[in-house]
Amino acid sequence: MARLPVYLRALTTLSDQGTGTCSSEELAAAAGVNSAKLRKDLSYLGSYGTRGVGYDVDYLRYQIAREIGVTQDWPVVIVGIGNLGQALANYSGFRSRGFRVVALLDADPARHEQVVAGIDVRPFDHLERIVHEHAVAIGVIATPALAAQDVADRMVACGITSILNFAPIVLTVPAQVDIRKVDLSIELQILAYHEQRKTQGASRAEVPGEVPATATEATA
Amino acid sequence: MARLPVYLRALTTLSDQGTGTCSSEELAAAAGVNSAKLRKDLSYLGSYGTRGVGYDVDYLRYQIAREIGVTQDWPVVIVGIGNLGQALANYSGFRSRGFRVVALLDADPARHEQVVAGIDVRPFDHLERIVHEHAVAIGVIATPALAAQDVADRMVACGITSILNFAPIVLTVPAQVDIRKVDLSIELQILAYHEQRKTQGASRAEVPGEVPATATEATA
DNA sequence: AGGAGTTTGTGAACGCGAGAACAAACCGGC
DNA sequence: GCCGGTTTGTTCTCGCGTTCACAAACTCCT
Ligand SMILES: NC(=O)c1ccc[n+]([C@@H]2O[C@H](COP(=O)([O-])OP(=O)(O)OC[C@H]3O[C@@H](n4cnc5c(N)ncnc54)[C@H](O)[C@@H]3O)[C@@H](O)[C@H]2O)c1
Ligand SMILES: NC(=O)c1ccc[n+]([C@@H]2O[C@H](COP(=O)([O-])OP(=O)(O)OC[C@H]3O[C@@H](n4cnc5c(N)ncnc54)[C@H](O)[C@@H]3O)[C@@H](O)[C@H]2O)c1
Repeated sequence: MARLPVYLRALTTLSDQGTGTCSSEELAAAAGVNSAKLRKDLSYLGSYGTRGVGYDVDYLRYQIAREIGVTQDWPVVIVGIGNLGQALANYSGFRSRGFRVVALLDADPARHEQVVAGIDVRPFDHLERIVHEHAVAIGVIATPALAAQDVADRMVACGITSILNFAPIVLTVPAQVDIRKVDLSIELQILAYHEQRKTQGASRAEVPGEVPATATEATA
Repeated sequence: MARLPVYLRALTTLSDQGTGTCSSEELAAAAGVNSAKLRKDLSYLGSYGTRGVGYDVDYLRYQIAREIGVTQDWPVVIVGIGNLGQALANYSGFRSRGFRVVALLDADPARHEQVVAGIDVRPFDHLERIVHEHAVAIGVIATPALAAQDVADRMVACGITSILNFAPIVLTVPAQVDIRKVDLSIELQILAYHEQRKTQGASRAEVPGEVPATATEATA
């Protein structure tokens, strides 16, 4: 289930705050979901709560981490060390969540001089060797859209079975390979869509330029 | 609908390839969705196709762009010009899709010396002035998680009604404000989850694409 | 002009996830 | 030991999105 990582994050925050146990209400609020949904999600993993009390934060956290698979270490390769690839390589949040960047690959020879986040940028042709050496199962694509399908094909050919794609293109891969895509332009466009609807409604209902001051308080 | 930007991207690709018209089958394949779903989505906008022929690529592209709202120009501010913020500022794909970065803001005075992507990094305190000056409706948060809620509150207070959040935290905002979040760690964790299941199932020989009928009801 | 072939638009069935509601279980006090 | 208060785990229902299937509509060829 795609919400487990959110619960895991919320539990980590609670644990850092020193909370020992929490109810489904509290955890649901921290994760931004309905408490019934949260309980149903957790019940899929087993009965890790105590009725009348709630959940033991650290215990539940470990159970979810184990279910997701982040108790073990996942080696990752990043291909395309441009603006985005460098930002990803420098991101500390991956390491702390069980992902270890074992290699940065780029097709541009000019990049091979660079060291990003303490890791040498290496030629893309080293992909096969590195994947085999470190038993890499997860690959990240941060190349331009035109190169992404080729990169994905190469990844699949040498045994990678999960791909995170940042290029704005629909990748075609065999059914046994998992693909997740992150497209920032699409996110912005969805916001623009709703924004347009808001302002259209405002032209009829409200005076332009005026922001309603009601209910600007966060709903807990 | 969240799939419209995907269709728009596919149509742009087709148009660049010189395709004048396309059927729902073709477009659906390019967008990676079912053709019936695509037709239903498009019929929601109006009858822009011709039976027996298909859709005029450029005409449909304009109609979808208008529906989404990317025919107009959307000013955007980015707050938190670290690794990720700089990558975003340098990304040319935003401009080409109707989004214009009007300001880069950061709380760290050391950043204010910098020029990123030809834009001065300015103090976060300038937020109100800039938002008012450029009529900014969309804000991007690329600060650490701890600062994100404060930044969001400030954004909301000065009239921003759509926020794209990269910080790994659940933001609380008034109901009229749209939030979209991008959490790369969560994406990787979802991949790890499926990866773990794959390798577990591999111990028993299985046909790819078939799912054991036991407790594996997590088809994303 | 008419028919054959093609493709859109949409009505209807299906499946699935979300949310409300409730019984079972647990804790603490008396 | 029992009882009130609390919280989980689960069942049931509802609504939505997806998909199939088909009639209407258009083009092209004869
Ligand atoms: N920068 C962003 O914030 C951002 C935002 C949204 C989407 N994206 C997408 O992410 C991708 C990368 O963006 P970017 O800004 O980092 O681009 P970039 O041009 O800065 O970097 C791309 C890198 O990929 C390398 N590359 C090109 N072809 C390759 C190949 N065949 N094999 C290996 N490496 C190859 C290039 O040498 C370059 O270093 C693009 O598809 C872009 O659309 C980026
Ligand atoms: N770098 C990545 O690839 C990546 C990946 C996933 C998630 N993220 C998330 O994106 C966010 C930014 O990541 P990053 O790697 O760019 O971090 P970073 O530390 O490089 O940059 C953060 C920037 O925010 C600024 N900042 C801090 N507090 C601020 C405030 N109150 N107002 C305005 N600016 C403030 C800092 O001065 C800094 O420049 C983090 O929340 C991180 O978890 C980053």
